[in-house]
Amino acid sequence: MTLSPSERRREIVNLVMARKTVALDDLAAHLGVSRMTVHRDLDLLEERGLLRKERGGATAESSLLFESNFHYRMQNDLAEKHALARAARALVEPGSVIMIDDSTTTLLLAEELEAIEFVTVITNSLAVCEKLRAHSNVKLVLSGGSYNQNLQAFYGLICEQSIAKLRADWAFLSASSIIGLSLYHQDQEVVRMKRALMAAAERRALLVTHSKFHTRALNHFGELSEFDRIFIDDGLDADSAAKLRQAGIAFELVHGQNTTRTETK
Amino acid sequence: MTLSPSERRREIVNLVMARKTVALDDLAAHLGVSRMTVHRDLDLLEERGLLRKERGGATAESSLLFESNFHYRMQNDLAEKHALARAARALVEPGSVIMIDDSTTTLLLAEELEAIEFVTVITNSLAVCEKLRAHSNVKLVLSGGSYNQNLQAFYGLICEQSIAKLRADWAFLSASSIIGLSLYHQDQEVVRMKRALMAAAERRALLVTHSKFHTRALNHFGELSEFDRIFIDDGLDADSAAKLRQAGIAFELVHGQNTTRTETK
DNA sequence: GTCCATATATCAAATTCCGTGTTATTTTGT
DNA sequence: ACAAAATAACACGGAATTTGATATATGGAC
Repeated sequence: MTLSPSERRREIVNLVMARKTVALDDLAAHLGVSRMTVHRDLDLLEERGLLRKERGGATAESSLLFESNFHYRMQNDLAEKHALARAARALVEPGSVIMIDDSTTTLLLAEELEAIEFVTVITNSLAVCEKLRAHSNVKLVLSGGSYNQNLQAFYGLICEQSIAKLRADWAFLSASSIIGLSLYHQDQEVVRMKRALMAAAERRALLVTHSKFHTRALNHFGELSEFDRIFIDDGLDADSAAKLRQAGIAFELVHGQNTTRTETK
Repeated sequence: MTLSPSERRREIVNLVMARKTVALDDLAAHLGVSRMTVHRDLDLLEERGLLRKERGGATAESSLLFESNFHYRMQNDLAEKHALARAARALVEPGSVIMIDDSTTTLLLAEELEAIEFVTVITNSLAVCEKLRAHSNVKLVLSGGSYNQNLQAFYGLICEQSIAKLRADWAFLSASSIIGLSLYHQDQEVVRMKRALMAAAERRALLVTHSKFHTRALNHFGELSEFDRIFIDDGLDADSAAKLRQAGIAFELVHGQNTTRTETK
């Protein structure tokens, strides 16, 4: 089986992530392509901030070990994220004002908005901005701030102050990690931005894949109880689900298994 | 002679602009392509906000009649704008903080920044943002605000307040129109943004093509005397030049004639 | 400094993607 | 209901990208 260029690069990233460092010749042999091609792939991945290229091979960039890179995260659990986005779309009423955070999950919600008559979207995510810029049914408001290439979004004082000056009907957020009833994220400036979004919205919706229940991240940014609606894909293990129910947290299990193409007709 | 796709679309725009409305069949006949191709061109131009597609043809969007559309302006005097950008680049010192406005002229300055060691760029232009996002030598700060699809940039309260909170060494601006010693722009919210940029920068540089001396726009946004450096391409007529000199305005004539490819080796 | 391994540059072949026109089907306005 | 127009689907040809072979340059170990 021969991989497509993007699949091949993904495979390289996986190997680099698992082994932390990997030889160029090993990659060429494992992927069945020439050294030259591997060189070019590594150059590209270095551009994206996923790894550091060095003589004879490559090592993982620290950002990759935290799995915080946008391009990398975008690939994970895609089908589940799509399903969550489709489910959350029902909350968006024509004419309403919504906030969308910098996560790859809520980015997919942006794609769903084409179907809505008219919406105002406030975001700090450049990726969301690019998805919506051509849609004439969407009034787009960007927070601004300092650009973070790794997360494809804007942060800092400018970002937080802009958000603080706005009001929305709903804020749609995701989290990196859920431990107990608390939400975590690895990055402080992201935490500040998320707090600003949560404070500026009338109601809050959380979209998380079940994988978020099995990772850890450094900084606390909120509690499940702060959210009005919570969407989780149905890959959630029974144990975690039971604990949530026991704590009185209402959530919706969304069907979105790893069927690569499950377009609902 | 057969036109390239972009030339063909430009021709459509010119026709729509001149006639205000034009039939699809006329376009197909005049351009020597199939109806299907014209359909696809019109879809694309409608996406860009240049015209409105309607049964049997297309009509000009008002933004086009005011020549305020980004994609349209981007095509005009390209060689001259490139030359202005190259000249202005010399002002940017490594490590400095600069502001770039939403004009198509200063957008080309952004392209030139790759050569600079390290710069912080503050802008309200999404186009500038996209040019620079991948450059690791540029720290990018976006003002945020409400997105204007027609101008590919952000405006409004958020934008102005963000800019007011920042300081820069240089602001690089352009103008739609120069009448006497005054600068004009057709759009009020753009004027506000430009004033904010000018106020937030230590020094100001103006980049204008000679064609700006022969058009008119509604709103006053500044005086030539407010700028520390002024760059004009050498297509400027002797009469206008004399008047500037007489008024004691120092400016630099930049060579950049319509030689389609004058790459300086 | 030399030497060998690795990296970059260049080019031609292979492949993929994009633009186009044809035909078939659906939609729209009268 | 009808005709004109718009859209959808498909296939062809050419442009652009990707790839690996080769040649050249660079870097580190000694």
